[in-house]
Amino acid sequence: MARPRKPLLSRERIVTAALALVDAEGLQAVSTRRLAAELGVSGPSLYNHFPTKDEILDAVADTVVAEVDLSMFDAGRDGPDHWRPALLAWARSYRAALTAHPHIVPLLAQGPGRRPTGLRMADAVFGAMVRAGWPPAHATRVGALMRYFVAGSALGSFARGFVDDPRAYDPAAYPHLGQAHLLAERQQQVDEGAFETGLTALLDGLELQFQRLS
Amino acid sequence: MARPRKPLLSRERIVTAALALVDAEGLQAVSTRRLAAELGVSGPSLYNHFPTKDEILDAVADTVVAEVDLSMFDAGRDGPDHWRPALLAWARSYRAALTAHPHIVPLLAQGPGRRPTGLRMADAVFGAMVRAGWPPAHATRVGALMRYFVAGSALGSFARGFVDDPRAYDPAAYPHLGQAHLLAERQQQVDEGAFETGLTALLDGLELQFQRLS
DNA sequence: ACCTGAACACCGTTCAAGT
DNA sequence: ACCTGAACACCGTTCAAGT
Repeated sequence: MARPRKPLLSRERIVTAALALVDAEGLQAVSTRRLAAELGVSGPSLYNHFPTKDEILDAVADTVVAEVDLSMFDAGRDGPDHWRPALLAWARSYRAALTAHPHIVPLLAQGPGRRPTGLRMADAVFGAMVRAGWPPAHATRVGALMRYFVAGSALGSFARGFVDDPRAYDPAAYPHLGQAHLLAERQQQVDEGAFETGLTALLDGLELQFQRLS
Repeated sequence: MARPRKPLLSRERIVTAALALVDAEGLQAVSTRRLAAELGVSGPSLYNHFPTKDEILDAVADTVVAEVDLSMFDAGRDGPDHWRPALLAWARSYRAALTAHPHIVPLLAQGPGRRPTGLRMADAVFGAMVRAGWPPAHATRVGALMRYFVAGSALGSFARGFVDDPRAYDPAAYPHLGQAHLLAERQQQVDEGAFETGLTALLDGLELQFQRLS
C-alpha cells in the first residue's frame, strides 16, 4: 500500500490520538513511531501532515485550551459588576480543562505563542476587562496574573508532590510535615481547596484595586 | 585512562555543568553524551554518580529551589503581623530564583516530590503560617496557592508568549490584540507588573480571610 | 498527494573490560 | 571505585520509491 485513495490520516486524527496517548501514558510515551503505530501507519507518515513532532504537541495543547469556556466574556453583559463573576467562571473552566489533561500542562510553558486558541483567550479576557472599566494596562496584567495562578495550580499540584510513602519523610528534617505522606491521599481536596481559597483571595484583592481606580 | 586516582566527576560537578547547559541552551540540549562531553568524559561515566538522567535533572531543579531565601520564616519574629511581609519576601525570592533559570521551570511540575529543598521550603512556610495564627488546614492551602502563583508566573510568562513578529497577528481575528507583538519587547515589564499586581491582590485577599478567622 | 521502508545521526542505558 | 568503548533498543527526521 503506497497511497490509499482515501487518506489514512488527518491532522485531527493525529491530534486526537496524540492527546489520548499523552493522557494515558504521559508526554514521554509520545514518539513519532509509537503514535504512528497507534494510528496504524508507519512513522514517517506523520510528516505529511505536520512538519515536526513539536508542532503536533503544539496542536494538542491548543486542543486542550480550546475546551476552556469563554462565553462569560461575551459583549452584552459587560458592566462594572460583571468582571468578577466572569473571571471566576473563566478560571474554573480553565483549571478544569488543564486538570483533565495534566500531562500537557508543562507544555503550555511557552505561553500562548502562535497557538490560535491561546490568543483568542487572551483577547477575550482583555476585551472584557477593558469594557468593564479596567484601564488597558491593568487589563493586560489581570489576564496575565489569572493565567499564572491557574496554570500554576494545574502544573505543580502541590499535594501530588508528596509521595505516598511515610519513609520518604524524616520527621527530624521536616518537623512540620510529619503527616505529609497523608497529603497524597487527600490530593484532590488539598488542590481544590488551595485553588478556591487562592481564587477568592485574588478576586477580593482585585476588587480592592478596582475600587481604588474609580 | 580507565580509573584516575582522583575521580574526574562528582555529583556536584555534574549538576553544575547540567544547570549551565540548561541555562545556556535549554532542556533539550541536555543529553547524557553532550553533558559528559562538556565535562570531558564519556557518556556512561555519569552513571557512576546518578542512576538515571532524570535524577540528574531532579538534582538540578533542587539546586535552583535551594537558592530561595527562607530566612523570613525563621522562628522568633512570628506574631500575627509578620506573615504578610514574610510571604511577600518569600514570593519575590522564589520568583527570582525561578526566572534566573527559566528553562527548568517546567521540570518543577512534579511538585516538591522527594526533592529535599522543596520539602524544606514547604515545611518552613507551613510552620511560619501556623505560628502566625493560621489554622493548620488553612496554612497548607496558603503555602500551596502561593506556590501556584509563583510557579505559574515563572512558567508561562505571559508576555514571552507573544512572538516579536507583527505578521503573526491577524487584527481581524484578535480585535483587542492589535499591538500584541509589541508585548515581546516589554516582556519583562509586563511580567513584573502582573506578578506584583497579583501578589498584592493575593495578600490583600488573604488578609481579609485572616481577619475573618480571628 | 500520501504512504512506505531504508537510512542517518542521535538518544538513554547496560555491561564487560581496564586500572 | 570509576572510567572506557562497544552494544542494544529506540529516537526525530529525510528521502527516494511506489501508486
